[in-house]
Amino acid sequence: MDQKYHPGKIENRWQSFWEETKAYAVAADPAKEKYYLLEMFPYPSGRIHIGHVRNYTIGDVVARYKRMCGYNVLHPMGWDAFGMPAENAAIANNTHPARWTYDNITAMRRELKQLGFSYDWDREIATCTPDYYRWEQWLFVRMFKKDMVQRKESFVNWCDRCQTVLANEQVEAGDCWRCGDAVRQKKLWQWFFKITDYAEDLLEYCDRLTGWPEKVTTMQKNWIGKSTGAEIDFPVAGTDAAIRVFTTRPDTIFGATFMCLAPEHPLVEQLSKGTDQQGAVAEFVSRMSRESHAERILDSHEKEGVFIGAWCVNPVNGRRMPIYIANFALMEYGTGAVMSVPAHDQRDFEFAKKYGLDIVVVIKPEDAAETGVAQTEAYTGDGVMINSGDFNGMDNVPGKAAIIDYFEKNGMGSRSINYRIRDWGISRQRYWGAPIPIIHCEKCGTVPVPEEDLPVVLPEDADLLEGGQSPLGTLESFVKASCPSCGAPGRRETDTMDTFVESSWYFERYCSPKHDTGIFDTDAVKYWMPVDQYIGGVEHAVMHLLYSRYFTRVLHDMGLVDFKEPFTRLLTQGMVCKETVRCQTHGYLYPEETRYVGETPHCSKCGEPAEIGRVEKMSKSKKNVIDPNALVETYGADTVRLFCLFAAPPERDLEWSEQGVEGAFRFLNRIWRLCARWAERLQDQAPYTGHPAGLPEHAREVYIKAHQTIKKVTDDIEQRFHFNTAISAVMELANQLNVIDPAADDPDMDAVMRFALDAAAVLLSPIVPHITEEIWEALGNAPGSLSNHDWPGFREDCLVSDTRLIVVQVNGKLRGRFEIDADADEETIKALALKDPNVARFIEGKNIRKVILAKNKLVNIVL
RNA sequence: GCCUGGGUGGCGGAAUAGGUAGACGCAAGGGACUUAAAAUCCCUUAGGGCAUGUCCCUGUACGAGUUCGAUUCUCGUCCCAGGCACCA
Repeated sequence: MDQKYHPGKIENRWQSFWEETKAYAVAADPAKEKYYLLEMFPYPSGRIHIGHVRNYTIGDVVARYKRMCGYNVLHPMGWDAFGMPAENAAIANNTHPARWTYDNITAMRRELKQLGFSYDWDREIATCTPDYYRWEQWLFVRMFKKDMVQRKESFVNWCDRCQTVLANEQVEAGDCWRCGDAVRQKKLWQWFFKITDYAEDLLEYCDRLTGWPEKVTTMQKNWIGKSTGAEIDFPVAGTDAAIRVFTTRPDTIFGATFMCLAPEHPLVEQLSKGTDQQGAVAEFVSRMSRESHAERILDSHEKEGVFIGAWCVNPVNGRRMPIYIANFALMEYGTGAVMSVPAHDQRDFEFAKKYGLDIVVVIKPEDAAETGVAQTEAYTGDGVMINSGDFNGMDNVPGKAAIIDYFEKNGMGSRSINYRIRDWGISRQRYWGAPIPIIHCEKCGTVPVPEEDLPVVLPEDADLLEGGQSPLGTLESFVKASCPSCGAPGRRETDTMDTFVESSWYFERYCSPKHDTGIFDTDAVKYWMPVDQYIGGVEHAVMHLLYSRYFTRVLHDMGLVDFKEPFTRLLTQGMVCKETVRCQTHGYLYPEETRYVGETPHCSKCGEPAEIGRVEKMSKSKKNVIDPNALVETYGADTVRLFCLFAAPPERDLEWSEQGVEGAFRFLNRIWRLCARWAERLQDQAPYTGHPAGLPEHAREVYIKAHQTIKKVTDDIEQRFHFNTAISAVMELANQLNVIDPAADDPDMDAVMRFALDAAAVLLSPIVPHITEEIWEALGNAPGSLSNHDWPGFREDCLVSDTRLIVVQVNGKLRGRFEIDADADEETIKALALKDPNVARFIEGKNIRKVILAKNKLVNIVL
């Protein structure tokens, strides 16, 4: 064994070994229990960044650990390879999205291999290949036939810069989530997946996802946004028309004094026509259409509206209610109409104040003397109904049901449930995506491409048009198609699918990635799915995870899978953060643009001292990034992996520290030298595996420590994924082993050392797989056998030494401690505690009221 | 505003069933080895006190409470991060 640790050399050696022996290739094996470990696959942006490294290291430790525990572990990797950055890069670098994407995949695959991740590379997929998206198109056609897909003309968020539609959740504070440009409204024909049909089921199962962080299921519940209430018709005065509203507060209907419609509401034009408000209404509607939806729902946005010149009638009391259009009423939620109860809804209250509308109190707080509410805000709590006709005196909660019963009896309205979630718009006016397999025919309408004609191949010889526009629409060879149903000339759909579609079923494809007679091999999916542990960033808490749950339900309802939830357990890891450095004149600085003079960073461009800013998520814009490749180059993959796990538990944010990385490197060096000192001596030494009683004291302690370490590491990985404390435990063991001298020539210690060093190598192997394989071999074990070695067990009877440390408190304050035989009885312990000289000082002459004994740990003397 | 997390030394963090607060690592200081440096090894390191101890006091954001005993449980307050929000 080399005296010095050379990470580059040994990492190359083992990576080649694993690759040549296909060490991590797996096949379904009904005789073995499976474990499917999945990390969110990356977008091939060009380079692996440190967030990927953290994510995939966490996953790799679990995969390797479960493998050693005897599971048949599926641990695949692939590429979420369609998407806009490829188009942007193609324009910027005068290349082709396909070329750019495949080059990036090649580069990033090499980077992942250099980190020593134990993937089954035979299962690698890239979603931009026809043999992948073919099955996505196939599924689309199936969904189309089952009426799970819908084409609607609708207002969509449109980004002029990206020339594309954005989902609501892709709009951040009125701006495009990718480019940051303002989003505007545009009416387009769009394809939608009817996810709303599954809203209730998706919601209901949130509480059954016990292996998910509560924060994620809560976010999903909020996203689905169920609310129960009633739909009620308000007749429009002087016409046969009625306005239907949805309300969660039917109990306040007697206080409804006006009506608010969304600007897009179909009745707006009709009702305002011919009134003197017609002009004002048209002006307001047109102004609203220029404002993006996201802008309109901004918190800071002032509530405003316009009277439309018409009235409706409150069906319970006949009150004439003026009808307004209001910017806060949304056509996409409920019915697009709001019955406004200013006394009991803050928004309505503000609106009423602004436009001088009536405020009628109908709910009196339980213990309030006055019947009114404060005139500065609405009262939204519970209370007793007043000014409410026959319902006066009733508590408002049962009052809700009573009022709905009354509506239902009189045909005025009914119980209703509303969801915030809307259907999933999947159309993208983009080139680099999976073509939607539809042919438009003048006679037959939208006709799905027959399954035998799939895939609709994305032509890779096309180039992007000016401004990044998709070339598909102008590519005659693509567009020209004959109608599958009548044979007449038709036009192919030129929209491509949202890339969230690809990532909604890739985990199923991994089970049989080369299957070419169906979307997947049913037996393989039956064996491997669902994913036992999914690991990824919390930024995907809503969209990706919800869409995946939805897709799994679709597959379930088609009889393709027999489960509804794809991910049994979910771990959302924290972000990787680093302090920012900013120069007065040059702005944010990259670490390599910074020189340190003592503690203070200096800008290498101007030499002036720079400012250390907050610790923030690593991002190119803040320039607080580090390059994983450079680190692997300097310290080796094992050090990078070790630091990523040691610096913080996985779910927390990780603060990057160059010195911390060096510390990790030093630890590996220490382990290496420790083993190098003993390797030769222990080559043929059998490990001690007996009871600690058979050892002399100094060896016994080490032996017990080794067993304790095995237990600690096992528990930390198994129960909590707290690798940081697992690593600490091995460090403690190593510190203890380090002071033992091989030259002492002690056969008992040799046997114990062999046990302890073997254990340390095995325990660390999921975390730092290269160095441990090397050490394992040097200690005399079969080369390359470590990653298939059994995870070590520990003996309960080897965990405790035969003496215990008892601490003594007086009135809860620590006053003394002593060692005692583990089998000492309570009376002996108490007696010894009272005799302790320091304790005696505190109890002298005092009355002992009580002595509390915590077993094998502590004595508390209460005075 | 609402929903999640979180607040512990100079720093990252530990304390898994209410029982020794600060494991492990980083940084810092001191020492050994060396012609010297790097590397390595050893020691110190929450704050304060003096009687320098197997010593005492204070201390886990703040204030109360439960308990023999609270970083841990309960209530209230403050602060930080992430998510959601004109949702009728």
